[in-house]
Amino acid sequence: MPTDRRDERPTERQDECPDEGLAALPRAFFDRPSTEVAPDLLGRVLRCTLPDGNVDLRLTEVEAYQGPDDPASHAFRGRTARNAVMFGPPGHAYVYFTYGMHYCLNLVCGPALHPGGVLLRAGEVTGGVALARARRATSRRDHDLAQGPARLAQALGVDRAQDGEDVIEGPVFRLLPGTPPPAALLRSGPRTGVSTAADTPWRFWIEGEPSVSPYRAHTPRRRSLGKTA
DNA sequence: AGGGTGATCTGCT
DNA sequence: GCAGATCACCCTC
Repeated sequence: MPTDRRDERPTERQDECPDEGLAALPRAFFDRPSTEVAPDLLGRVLRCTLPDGNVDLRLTEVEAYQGPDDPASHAFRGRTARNAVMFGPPGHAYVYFTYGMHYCLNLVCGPALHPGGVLLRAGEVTGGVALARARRATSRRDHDLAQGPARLAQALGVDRAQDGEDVIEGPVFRLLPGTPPPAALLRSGPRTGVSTAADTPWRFWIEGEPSVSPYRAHTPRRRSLGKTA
């Protein structure tokens, strides 16, 4: 007999996803290096439409991957069956499966000969909250719904079936302009362990957002920390 | 702090 | 064709 406090406000119409006045982004938005696209994605809203409904997600944390330059990028070692979408036109979703149980959602960007992508790491569910809660029953608070890349994909209902879907004007995804965050709240940080572009900031987030883990924002890499004590 | 999970890639034969 | 290493994480303890 759990106490469902979150169901105590039935009159709140927060699950509506009004379509009026929401222009799509120009396709050229993604025809830039991922390090330029990534910060511009913060604060924008990604709508995901699947048979069981819509979920709107306001992006709060993203990470750029530069294909040829970044050893951590799936595109680093060339085209394979799994990462083929990264070598296609920008503005499409690249979804991969990892750790035997998690999906992660990336947006392909960059010129075709310089494939890159932006990993969507966290966001705030601004529409379709009930559906997102149902998909992520283990979330105890709403800011947990899309806190972390695999949770984000789960909240949106994304798996490999959405790999390659158009993000600009496709039937599944739609990237809406949203409200850009105040410049004073924008943060970025370099990733350690990537020597080829040490000056390039890879991770971007909005300071103070509950869906962004503040601990992770200040800790570059777990792997890079040696065993102490 | 550690366990779990399965697709993918690499290197070898 | 196959074995072993890898993996950008979530969850439970």
